[in-house]
Amino acid sequence: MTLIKNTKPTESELEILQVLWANNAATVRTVHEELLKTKDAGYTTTLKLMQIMHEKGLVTRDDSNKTHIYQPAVSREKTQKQFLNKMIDTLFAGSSANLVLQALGGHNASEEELEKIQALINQLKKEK
Amino acid sequence: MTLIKNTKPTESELEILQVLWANNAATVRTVHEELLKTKDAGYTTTLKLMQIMHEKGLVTRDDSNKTHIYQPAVSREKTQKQFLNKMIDTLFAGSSANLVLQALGGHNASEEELEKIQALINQLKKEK
DNA sequence: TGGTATTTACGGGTAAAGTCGTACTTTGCT
DNA sequence: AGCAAAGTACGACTTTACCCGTAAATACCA
Repeated sequence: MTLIKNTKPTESELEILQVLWANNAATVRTVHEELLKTKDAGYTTTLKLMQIMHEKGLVTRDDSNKTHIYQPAVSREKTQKQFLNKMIDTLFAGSSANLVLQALGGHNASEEELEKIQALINQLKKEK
Repeated sequence: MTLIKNTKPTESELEILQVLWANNAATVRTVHEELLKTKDAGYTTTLKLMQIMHEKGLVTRDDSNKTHIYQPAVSREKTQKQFLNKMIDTLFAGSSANLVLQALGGHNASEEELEKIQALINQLKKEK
């Protein structure tokens, strides 16, 4: 019986998941190579991390060959929501709009992206 | 010479900061009492946490009286930005618009809040 | 003034995260 | 067959986050 734990990925695990999400499936080597671009850690460190993630159920792996192939077991969207909820709760006093305002204010979204957001807002308003 | 460290508050520290931000200044007792509403920890635990936060420079304190009075040393806005940036980076592939869409989609903002967001978007578009 | 209650200081203990070295296994090549 | 390369497994160590007990300091009040 496998219990679905609501495991919250750690910082390092998120970095690995990002590579996995982008590639859909990857070996430790691939992930490690990718991580090297932005951080500095040994190969076995990445390996160990991914093994732990496997134990936690954050990734699945195909070990029918010598070189194991990993896949994400949690969706990007679900994970995004998970962190977003937490953040809205502990940092934005429960108001998602606050977060949105802050995010839009501080960063530069392209005009195209702004359009997309606007469209969503219009739709949400219609639903009221 | 005091170096301004870019210390990232931990989960527990954020909870404490939230109380401090809401009250502007508070004693350990006050903070602890507030935390008890949602979590379950001993008084000395809260005390210790706040002492550590003081060492880290996350809070200032007035210890001229026996009962020390704490104040946040980091602004809510700055902290929000700090976490937002991290999150956009490691979870939304660098796109703040992605985050906004996800946040708006998953949660219910009031019509009034939607208006505010819309106004900001219009302004941003004008600046382009 | 003496005792009780409140508070701070300090140290330690546990658990998780992150790091890596070393040994074993498998594969492919010569 | 035998060696080198690439990979996995495993265990150990370090740091950080938490959590709390106990002792010392301070204040209050009967």
